[in-house]
Amino acid sequence: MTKYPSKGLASEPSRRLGYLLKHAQLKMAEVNARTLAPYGISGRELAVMLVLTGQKPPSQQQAAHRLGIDRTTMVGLLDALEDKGLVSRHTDADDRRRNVVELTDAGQDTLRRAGAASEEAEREFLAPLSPQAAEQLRNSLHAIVHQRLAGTDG
Amino acid sequence: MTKYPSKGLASEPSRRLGYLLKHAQLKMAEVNARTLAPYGISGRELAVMLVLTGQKPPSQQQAAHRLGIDRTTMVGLLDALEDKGLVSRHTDADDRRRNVVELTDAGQDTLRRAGAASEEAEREFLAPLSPQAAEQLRNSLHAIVHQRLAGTDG
DNA sequence: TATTGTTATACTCTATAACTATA
DNA sequence: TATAGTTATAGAGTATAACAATA
Repeated sequence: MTKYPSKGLASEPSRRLGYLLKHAQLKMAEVNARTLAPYGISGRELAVMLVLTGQKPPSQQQAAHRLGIDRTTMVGLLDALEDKGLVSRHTDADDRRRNVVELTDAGQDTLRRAGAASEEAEREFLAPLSPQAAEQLRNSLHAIVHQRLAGTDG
Repeated sequence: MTKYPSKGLASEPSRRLGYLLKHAQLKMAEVNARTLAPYGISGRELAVMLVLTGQKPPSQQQAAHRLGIDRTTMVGLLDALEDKGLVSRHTDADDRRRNVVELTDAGQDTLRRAGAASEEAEREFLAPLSPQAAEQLRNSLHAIVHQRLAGTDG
């Protein structure tokens, strides 16, 4: 009856971290999509809008960097948000290569309402966990995502 | 200085669960790919091989279901593993519609060595966490992945 | 020369529909 | 009729290369 090795290393496929992370992410995306549907935006678009709320509006490349996505991907995301009237692009007067991206008034309104809905989605996603476990999950993921990978120099 | 709302709901994009799960999963996939490269298989292929180690060899569809992937996706994965000589398919005598999938001897050997490498990858991935936090991360993800979604009836 | 935004292109992962052989 | 495996196809999501405008 050796179900799992005692050291936390899983031989059962459904206990492998790769499996767990992938399926947790799929579930989160699913809950997010369902919750955000009434506002006409995706989870990725909400994340982009969230990045535009700092004190000074970022360039497209800065926004892309903060989300860890490619600048070519950002173009398409902003195209969609601009078509919906939620963000606007203006050439930066100080560096005319750059586009400064800002939320429109409609964008700020949508962000407020969709942001609240997204927090509700996180609550639903975390429902099976105690508040302490939920907080530690967030902290652990944060620590892992921001770790510097061994074997990567640069 | 209200950096984060006190209830654990993140307004900072890099604290959102969607962001954290996506990037954690990317990092895990990256570590897995690097660690498994010497064995000539991907993380997904290792997961498939792991599923074939139960007492009775599953059909393709059963294997797909255990991994939460589509049966049409399983076809391609098994094609690749079969080309590498790591698995074999035989029609099930009891139900000739089914393919029974088994590891070859080479497959069992590769699984042993690549499985150990993958556990090492998990250790590297979990390095920033205490052993307790790592174990709780696994348990929390497991609880979330196996929760029944509210609002989904069936 | 280097950088920003853009476009075109390709590659991976996945899902859907339709086919075949079996039940 | 329903199911298992297969194939073809299409849709996301992403990355790379190349281009124009600007630094």
